[in-house]
Amino acid sequence: MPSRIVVSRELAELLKLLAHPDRLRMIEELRHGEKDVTSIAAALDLPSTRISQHLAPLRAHRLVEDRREGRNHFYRLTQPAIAAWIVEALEFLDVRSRLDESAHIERVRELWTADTPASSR
Amino acid sequence: MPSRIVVSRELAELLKLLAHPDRLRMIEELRHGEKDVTSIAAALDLPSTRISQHLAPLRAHRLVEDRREGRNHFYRLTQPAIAAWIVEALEFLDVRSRLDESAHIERVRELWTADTPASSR
DNA sequence: TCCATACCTGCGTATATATGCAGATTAATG
DNA sequence: CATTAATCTGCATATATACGCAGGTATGGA
Repeated sequence: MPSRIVVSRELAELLKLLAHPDRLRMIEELRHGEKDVTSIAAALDLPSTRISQHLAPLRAHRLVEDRREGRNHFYRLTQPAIAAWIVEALEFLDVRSRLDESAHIERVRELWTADTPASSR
Repeated sequence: MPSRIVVSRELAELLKLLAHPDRLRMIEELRHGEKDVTSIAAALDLPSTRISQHLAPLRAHRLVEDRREGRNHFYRLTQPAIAAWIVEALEFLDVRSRLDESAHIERVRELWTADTPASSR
């Protein structure tokens, strides 16, 4: 019998897990399929140790699953819909100092969901 | 020119702000309109000091706005759509040990969105 | 003006998270 | 079997958050 308190705790845990810039970018990176640790690290221009450290809690909470192939570990989103759900949140970003709000949101959404260009890392 | 890194930082900040059980319940509480601090505290069965402490960062990041009427401060969601967006996340909650997943999600969603019954506080 | 109510803020302590670095594991390769 | 590559884990430190409690501010009423 799950009480609302229990649900709020689980929800908060999920959000806390997502509430880190690196991890958000990692999830976006995995949006279109599995990738190994080194690839993720290269895409985000971060040391692979750091990616590993971020993957640990994501794995523990089953947000990602991994598949080992030789010495490479390929990770994928357990629930890919989470990535789309995160994109929805872009419209809630701080509205201060936006001249044309809807245009701004559209620009941010495109930036976020585009294939990783080196200039946006 | 917002880079993806900047966006990920802002997103993470937003998520961190939401990533607390009390604050999630407060947002759900404000879903259907404004409420003053004492009412929120009563609904969640928490000391009003704590509600105030949670409201401070939410206010600072413009997730809520307040209106003062006499000595009461009525708070409301600046972007009510956030509450609905949070409800969407219920389906991402840990799937472990669910016998009938869709029924479970439905049950959780109803519990979460129902008018606060004393038994679920 | 004095008091009570409704909130807010500051402070100290406890706990959690982030992150660089060193070292351990595991698997392919020579 | 030694070496290297890919990844994971442990540790220490820095920083951030949470939360009870004390004290402060503002408003309305006696």
